[in-house]
Amino acid sequence: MKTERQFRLTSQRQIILEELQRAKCHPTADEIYERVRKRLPRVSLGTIYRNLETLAAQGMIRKLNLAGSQKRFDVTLEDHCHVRCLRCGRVDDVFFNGALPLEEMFTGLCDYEICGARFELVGYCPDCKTVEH
Amino acid sequence: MKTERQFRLTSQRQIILEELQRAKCHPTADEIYERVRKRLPRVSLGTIYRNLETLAAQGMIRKLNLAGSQKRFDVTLEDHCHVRCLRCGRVDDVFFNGALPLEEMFTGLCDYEICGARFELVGYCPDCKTVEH
DNA sequence: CTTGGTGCAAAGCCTTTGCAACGTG
DNA sequence: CACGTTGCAAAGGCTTTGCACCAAG
Repeated sequence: MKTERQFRLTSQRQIILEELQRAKCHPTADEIYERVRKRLPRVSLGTIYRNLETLAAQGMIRKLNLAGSQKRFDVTLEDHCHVRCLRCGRVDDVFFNGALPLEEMFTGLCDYEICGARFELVGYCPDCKTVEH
Repeated sequence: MKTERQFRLTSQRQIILEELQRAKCHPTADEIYERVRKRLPRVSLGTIYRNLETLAAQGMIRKLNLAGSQKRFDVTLEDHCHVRCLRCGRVDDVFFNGALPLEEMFTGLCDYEICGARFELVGYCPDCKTVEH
């Protein structure tokens, strides 16, 4: 009977968490890397990736499964969806008023056993919507 | 004034289109590559990628912007959404009964100028739902 | 001949991993 | 000392690109 693997809140982890909280939106791993590096100059990108996974496994953050080639992470654990800027790629939270669960609207429409849904809006963020698209 | 770039429906393109139609679901580039290669043994993966992009630019197929690390393409141009199997990764179409556009439900909930929405269900496909998850 | 397309291989981007060194209980 | 964590660099997975050759008009 093996005891559970011991989790340590190292300074790297703490700073990654703080920068994620401070960012408000959902930065990619390399954006987090740049932020963390200002405070911890010798940190490595591998550490960022490993810790984002570890923190997600601990349930302290949530890994987002969004479109796009880069992963993004979320410190907000409650149910909500996301909106992505078509111009700059920034991703923000969107909260809704109890319209969920959306997946119930789709029950019976296919032969899958549905367990969840991912809803992502796209548009132009406040900074980009004034620029010509 | 330059004339528009001329598009040729080469045999590679035609076969890619056919295999995409035949597949029903939404194969990844390398799955298409394997299918096409059975009919065109000297085709290259680069050609598959280039042609999927070209066909999408022509509006003959649609590039899907789904979660996951691999791109997928769609021959169905009408509005619908997708469902992904959590076990085998297969992606299928789901059609709904006029409940769209979903994005209207979210107007005013954030400062973005919303232009569209991406709705993706997840669950277990007919082949996988009988297997223990 | 001109222009677009192809196969091939190399490069690119993002992420993961192996490993020796490190740090803290 | 034990063992989780780190930095570094190399490897991996998927996609894109440069280039010389090919093909259709």
